Formats: sequence, C-alpha cells, structure tokens
Amino acid sequence: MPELPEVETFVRTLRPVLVGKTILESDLRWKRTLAAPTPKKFVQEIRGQKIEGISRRAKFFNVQLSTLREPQGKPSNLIIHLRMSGDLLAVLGGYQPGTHDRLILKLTDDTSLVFCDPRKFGRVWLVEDPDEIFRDLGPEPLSDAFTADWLYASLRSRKRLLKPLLLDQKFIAGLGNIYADESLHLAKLHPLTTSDQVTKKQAEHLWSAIRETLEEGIRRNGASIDWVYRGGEFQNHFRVYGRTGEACPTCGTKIRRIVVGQRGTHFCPRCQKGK
DNA sequence: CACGTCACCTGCGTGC
DNA sequence: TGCACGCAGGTGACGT
Repeated sequence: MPELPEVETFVRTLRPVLVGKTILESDLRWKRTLAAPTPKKFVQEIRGQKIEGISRRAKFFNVQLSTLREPQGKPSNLIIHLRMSGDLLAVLGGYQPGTHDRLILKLTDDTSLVFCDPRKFGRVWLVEDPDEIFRDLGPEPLSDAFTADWLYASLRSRKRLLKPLLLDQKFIAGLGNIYADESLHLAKLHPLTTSDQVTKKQAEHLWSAIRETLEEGIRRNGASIDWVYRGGEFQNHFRVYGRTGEACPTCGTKIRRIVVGQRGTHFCPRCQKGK
C-alpha cells in the first residue's frame, strides 16, 4: 500500500496517540510477519517498553522504545514496513482481532496498535540499532541530502532505466510505483530513458518533480486505493497512474500502460518522449 | 553491474 | 452463479 507520503501521513496521525504509552502485551498472529528476533524473544522483550517516539525513514516506521522494566534495559526500535497491503492503526477500547491482523500490541490507556496485512508481505523487526535495517537506503528525497546536483551526478554515473531506478530504494528511498510514474510525467521524462543520457536540465526537472509530487501526496494525506487504506485523497489527482486510456491532463493524449521491470508503468506518449 | 524471473500472499474486478 | 485470469501501492533471492 504505502509509499513515502502514506507512511508519513500515518506517522503524523499515530504520533500523538502512541507516544508516552507503554506496551503491555503483544499478540503475534502470523509468525512470518516478524523478521527479527525470534517470536519468543520478541514477545518477551517488547513487554513493558515505553513508546518514546515514532518517525519515518523511507517507507519504514521506526517506533523508538525504552525499557522501564529492567534498570539497564537497552533502548530498542520497533521497525515496521507495510509492503503492499499493510495497515497500521491505533484503536481505542476493547479490540476484537480481525482475520488479517498479523500483530496486535496492547497498550496502556485501553489502546491497541494493530498491524493488519491481508497479503502478509509486511515485516516487523525489533532491533537495538535501526541502521541495521536502514544502512543501504539511498537519500530521503525531501531532505537536504537530496539535491539536483547529486541527482544529476548519480543518474550519469550509472546506466539504468529511469523507472526501475526510481523504484530502487538504494538509489532514492521512498518512491513507489505511483509516485515514480507521477514524477516522471511531471518531469516530462519517458520511463524507459537511460539514466546516463539525462541532461543536467532534465535532472533538475526530475528533482523538482519528485519533490513536488511527494509534497503534494503528503499535503493530500496520501493516496487511498482499492479496499486497503482510507483517508487520503491524492488518488483523485493522479495524472497518469491508473489512468490508462484516459486523457493526459497536459495535452489530452491517451495515457499508455507498459510493463517495466514487472511493474505497470503509466505515461503520456506525447509529453514523455525520449524513447 | 544491470537485467530478467520467480517467490512471497490475498482479494478484487472482469469476462466468459 | 461459478470460475479462470489478470491485476495490485514492495522487496529480496536467484541466474545470466
């Protein structure tokens, strides 16, 4: 489900609800959802931990915890990735587990944190050092580290198709299929353009297109599609994603769909030339 | 290093 | 109505 703007929206919604609460009990309902440590260790270690903060890195949640139980308990981090169909919600009052709930954390103040994930692709880690998970990620596209110069140099230094490159989390962290297609359309770049043939000017356009698209996604509280997720309204402002055969908002040409790197890819054949 | 293919999973919409 | 099929917001492990 989520890309950077959706995760960011979740973080902003969950933060005021979760911070300060303590985890009383955990209910791991699908073992493979837990990537590390072992279920036994996880259930033992997470009990009694207090939620100090919640932040985002790329499409990951990082829930920072501190142990109140033992005097020298080490601070740890609950890392969550929703992958395709995951959902994370805080529920007040008695909670009855649903069919697709994979992990439920019972918190103080009669609150539950529910990780629901129909397709079971989502993963949860409990680690001391979040960098263990984040180490190989590329720059945050909304941070100062992501500059037009950096993007230009990085595009030129490899020879990759733009679409799969934008989806590569080691290159830039946080874009997914929707925001990659939308960014390429805004930048007027064909998804099959080879990265080493992008001009400086095009790189600058792509840089601002990525930022604008992500910022608009966040401003609209993310995109809600299909039966998963709710709340956002960016889906009502897609220019190309999921609009195969409809008119390009810029020039009216019919949007085309091709498959690139096994992913559906939407673009305007008139606005996005170059292949 | 870059690319293709498969695997992991369930559920929904479409067309016969 | 039933059923097969294609599609889905992601990523990692392979092989070439």
